[in-house]
Parts: sequence; C-alpha cells; structure tokens
Amino acid sequence: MSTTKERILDATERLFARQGIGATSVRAITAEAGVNTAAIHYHFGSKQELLEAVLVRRIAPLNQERLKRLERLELAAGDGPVAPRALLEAFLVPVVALREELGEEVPPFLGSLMAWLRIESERSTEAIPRRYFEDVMRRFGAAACKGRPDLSLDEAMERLGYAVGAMGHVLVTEGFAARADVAATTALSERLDRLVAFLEPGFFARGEQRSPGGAS
Amino acid sequence: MSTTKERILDATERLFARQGIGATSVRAITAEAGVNTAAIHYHFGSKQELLEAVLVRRIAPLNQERLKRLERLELAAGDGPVAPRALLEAFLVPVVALREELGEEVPPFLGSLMAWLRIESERSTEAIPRRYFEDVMRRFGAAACKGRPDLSLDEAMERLGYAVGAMGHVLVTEGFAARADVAATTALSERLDRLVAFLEPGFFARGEQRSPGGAS
DNA sequence: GCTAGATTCAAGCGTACGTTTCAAACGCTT
DNA sequence: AAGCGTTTGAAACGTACGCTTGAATCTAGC
Repeated sequence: MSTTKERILDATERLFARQGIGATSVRAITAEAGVNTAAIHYHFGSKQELLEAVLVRRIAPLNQERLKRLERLELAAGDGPVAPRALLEAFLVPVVALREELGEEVPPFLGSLMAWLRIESERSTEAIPRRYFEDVMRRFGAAACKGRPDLSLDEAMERLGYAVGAMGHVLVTEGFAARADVAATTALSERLDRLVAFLEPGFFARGEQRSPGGAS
Repeated sequence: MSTTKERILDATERLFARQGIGATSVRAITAEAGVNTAAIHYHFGSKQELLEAVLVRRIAPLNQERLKRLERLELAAGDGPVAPRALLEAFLVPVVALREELGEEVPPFLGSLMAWLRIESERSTEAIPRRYFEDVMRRFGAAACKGRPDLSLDEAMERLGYAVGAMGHVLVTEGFAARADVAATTALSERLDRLVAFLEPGFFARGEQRSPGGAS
C-alpha cells in the first residue's frame, strides 16, 4: 500500500523515541522519512493528526491483544472469576510484547508515550487516553470485580490505573535498569514478572464497596 | 526578598498547570508575571534554567519532608525495620500535602510534572529525576530492606518506583476522579489511603535476593 | 494516447519562539 | 549628591516552526 504514509509514520515514531515528542518537528520528520513537507499535511492534515495516527497504529493492536487474552481467560474460567495474576498478565504482557516488537533502537518510546499521554490527557489533544483506553479498562475492571461484592467497578479500575502507572515506570526506567548483566528484553520481561508479583496481592485485597456519595 | 524572581516562578508554575509545560512560552510567563522578557534571562539565564528552578523550589521541600518523616519512623523503630505501610506513607503523604498546598487552581500540575520529568529524564534536561530523587529513593529503599535478607536494595528501589508510577496516576487522574460527590482534596487523601493499602502487601511480599549476574 | 484524479515537489507564507542589546531607572554606600 | 553595581525597560535580532500554494509528476481508466 501507500509507502509514503507508512514511511512518515515510521520516521515519526523513530524520532519520538530518539528525541522526544515535543522536540520532534514536521521538518525533522520529513527529513527522516525522505519525503516532502507537504506530504505530511496531504496525508494526515496536521501535525496533531499525524501524531494521533502514530499512537493509534500501536494502541489499537495492543488493546485488541489485551481483549483477546481476557476473553480467552474468561472462557477458561467459566462462571467463576479470573485469577488476578492472569488478569494482570493479560493486561500487561502485550505491552512488553509491543515493546519487543518495536526493536532495540527505541528503548524509552512507550514509556515516554505513556507519560506524554498523561500530560496531554486534559489538554489540546482531547482526552486521548479516554478515547482509546477507557473501553479496555472498563472490560478489565469488570472482569476484576466478578464474584467480588466487596470490589466496585470504580475501585477495580483505579487499581488497574495503579498498574498502568507502575508499568509506565518500568518502561521509562528501562534504560537505567538494563545494566550490563542481562539483555534488555530479557530484563524487561523479568521486570514484568516482578511487577505482576508486586501488584497481585493488592488486587486480591478487599475493596470498600463504596456506594456513591459515601463516607466522609 | 526579590519579588520579581518569585513572581516569575509563581507565574511559570501557574501557566504550567493551566496550559502544560511544553505550551508555556517565555512571553506568556512575562505577561502573566507582569515583568519584562529580559527579567527571565537576567534572573535565570535561560528558559531551561527557569524551568529547573520551578521544579527545585517544590521538590527540595518535598524530599526534606519525606526524609524527616523517615527519620522519625526509624527513630521509633529502633533496631527493627519500619513497617511498610508507614514507610509508604512517609514517602507518599508529602506529595498529597504539597498538592494541597499548591491550591485549587492547579489540579494536574504535579502529575503532569512527574510525567514531564519522565519524558525528559534521559534527554536535554540531563537526568533531573536522578539528581533530585535518587538520594531519597536510596534512603527509602535501604529502610525497606532493613531486616529483610530476601529483599535487595535494587528490588526495594524498583518497588518504590512502582509506588511513584501509581502515585503519578492518582495525581493525573485527579480531575476525573473528583466527580460531584466529595471535595477534591478530601478525595485525594482518600485515594492516597486506597493507594497505600493497595501497595502495602506488594511491599511485604518476599523478594528474590538477586545477586548481581543472577539466574536466567 | 489522452485525460482526470491522486500524489509529490520546491518555495515561501506568516507567526511565534528564545534570546540579546543597550539605555534608563533603582538602591545602596560614601 | 555622586558614584556604582543591580535590576528593569522597550525593541529587535535571527531562527525555526506549522502550514499553504501552485505547478510538476505519477497512475489509472477508457
């Protein structure tokens, strides 16, 4: 299909990883991609829309994979609830998989992207996290609540948010953590194991079942 | 003391909170502060240094408060280890306190700032998190290891990193979470309680005591 | 082989940026 | 009140930005 469009997307991603999102200009992208400046506005309309296209290209398959894993777990669990550990892995492992797919040139890309999404979440780029992640969070939140009257959907989703934040930390400190001892991707999946082990008991813990308008 | 310098710092902080860090220009700052453009470069040297001054003004007291609380806990614990919950609170409560001190106009400021620090951590602004947070992390990490041969300093610090990431999530989603039911700051400290409760068992969990160059 | 649409190109538009300049005003000490 | 370092003022510097323009080139369909 259109090679120019993809070349632009690839180049943009590469530059985001290399020099950060805010520091990447349209001109730098065109230089990296070997295309003309007008091509970006022709194919994407604006820098902002290009940016969103870069995100969506990665986020959509990521969330599809998450949901696929969740459905598989729910099928296996029948009427019962899914184990927290399996739930967490279904939610987090695809992130590491994506990270490995992105290749070695791009260490802090996903982490920076998550951080950038946080910053932009209530600003010009209108609520991207909302639009692209809310459904997945809700599905996983609902699965976490199942068979647990002590845990409300709100609280389950907040706990998932903790996982997101902690995962962001793992991704963004990847450069620091991968010292000399182990290969980077191995270290990352090891770190994911430790992260899941860390988060699991918190997910097991009793919730408050706050009815809206609750205690002081 | 110098009112111009402080007016600039205050105005910068306000604008960061209101429109984001990347979107805040020197000209906007001078307009907000009611000072001349040259004043910024006279007092701070460059935009980058102003930026760092804004950070340091908040980070330094924050970390002092954290360490003060930690020392108090260690004194009370004598030779024994500090309870994970108390340790977490000593680490996280000052963040909420700072958030409340910042006032109501500035909801996502701290969260965005944390996210921004993440993004910039390995770029132009050379390792700000390293410079300003590594000592505190190390002190808390050491306290978490105490009397726990299963938990290495590295692993303890990584667990603290999870707490940082999750706390960032709490701060940045403050606007969403504080719906109509409760006042914003109340909701925040309630959310902190839930966060600490969530994190605590993970801190209790056994570590791996990885000796450097450990197992596959 | 021609025509119509889709795509690429070189060039430049206006604007906003961070920073600099240099003279004027201030606040001290003597 | 003179002198001098510190601080502020108005103006502009050069640069880089996102984006547009209008012609050139490609690619089908007939």
